[in-house]
Amino acid sequence: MEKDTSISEAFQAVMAANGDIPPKQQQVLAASLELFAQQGFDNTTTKQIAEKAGVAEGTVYRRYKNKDELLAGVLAPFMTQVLPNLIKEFAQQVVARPYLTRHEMISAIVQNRLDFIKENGAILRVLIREISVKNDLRSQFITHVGPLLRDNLFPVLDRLKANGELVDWPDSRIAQFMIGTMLTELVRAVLLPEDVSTAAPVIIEFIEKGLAPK
Amino acid sequence: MEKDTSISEAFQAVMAANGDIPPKQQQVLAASLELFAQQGFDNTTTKQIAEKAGVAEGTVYRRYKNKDELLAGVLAPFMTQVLPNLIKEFAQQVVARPYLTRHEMISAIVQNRLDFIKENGAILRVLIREISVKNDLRSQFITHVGPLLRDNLFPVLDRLKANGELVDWPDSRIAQFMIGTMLTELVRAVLLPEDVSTAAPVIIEFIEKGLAPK
DNA sequence: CGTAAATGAGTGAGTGCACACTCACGATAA
DNA sequence: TTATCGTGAGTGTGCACTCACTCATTTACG
Repeated sequence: MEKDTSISEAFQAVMAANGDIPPKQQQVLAASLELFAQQGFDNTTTKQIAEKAGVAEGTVYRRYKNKDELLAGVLAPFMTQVLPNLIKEFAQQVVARPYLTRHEMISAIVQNRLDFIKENGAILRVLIREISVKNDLRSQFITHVGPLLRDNLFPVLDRLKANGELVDWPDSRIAQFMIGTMLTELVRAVLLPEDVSTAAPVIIEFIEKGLAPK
Repeated sequence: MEKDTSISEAFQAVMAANGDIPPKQQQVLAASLELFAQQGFDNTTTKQIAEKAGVAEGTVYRRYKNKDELLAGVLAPFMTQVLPNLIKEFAQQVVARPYLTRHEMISAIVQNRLDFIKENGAILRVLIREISVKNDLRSQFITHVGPLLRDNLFPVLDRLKANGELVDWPDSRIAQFMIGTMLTELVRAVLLPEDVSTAAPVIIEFIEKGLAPK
């Protein structure tokens, strides 16, 4: 099992950091995530959350003042712990190797991150859905993830470009295509839930060829 | 201007077909679309819709029994008119030319469809957001779009594969990558609203190289 | 040690309100 | 007249949120 790239582990980490969070509060968070992912934030009532968590409704409001803070409580550990770790971990794997080929880099990224997307699909769906509508969440996301990519992914891309391993496109475009293509797996999972064929090799090949220099 | 690939035109078409819909009802539909796109379906009140449409709240309920039917009223013309026309139009352009290259096909698709995505971004956002949560909408979408792709896009892909112009991947995968990559432009527009650089050439090149045979 | 006081998690019936939806009525046109 | 469109005050309810309370655990102190 990897370091800290899954939600459940990240929840643990956050709880440990904050002095332990009572078990019922963990149940509330877990139930919220599950229901938000299934039904959407707006279609989920605090009563449902309480029921699923096996808790009284008042308990939901002990730690989180209102429903929006509860959403933040679910998403925050993901944004501040899971994503940063994910990206930094990748950077460590890769930065040490000065003569990386395009294939090596892209395999390294895609392979692990697909597992990540599959494992964290629920929270990703919630995040994406709410980002499209809540401005504060969106700007928070941008200020968190933007620098993360700039500092960890982009230098690697620049090096590969310098070595003639990668097309000479702006880093943001390359990131768009890499991340976007991986996220299409999320969409596929929503539209074709029965299909479980392993997609990694195909995705790696598509991205790799697509990003090859002319 | 193209045939019938934009929402506003499609609304007109639907109205013409149904015998003309009173102008206030059109305003209701337009206001609904705009608000749903900005705020999400659940965060939009019928009162807001009425205000924006310059109409009494009762008027909203004259044609549509409830809020869900109103959503359907917004999305239906898109699913049953706009998307089919879009895809069939493409097929007509392309099917007549037996020796199409990969580059020609992908340019033909991407070029127009990017405009389409930009023009219909609002309704696409609404559709995608609600599909992820409403099962009936999802299955309706699948049964509409699935056959459409099978009948119009897939034969072209098969022909190109036979001519050695395209990788030998399942058609659904190829469609996933093509459509998915184009949709990343929607995401980019949400996250970086200020950026308006023209992306078409880069996207064409990425898809074209990514789908080249080995 | 024993007991009292303080702390804070957990409870669930209760509250107020925002919202989706209704309906009796007016206006216009055929 | 009849039919259709539009109106907006009014209604019922489902929901987020509150609060006075219980109970268990920890701290204070003689």
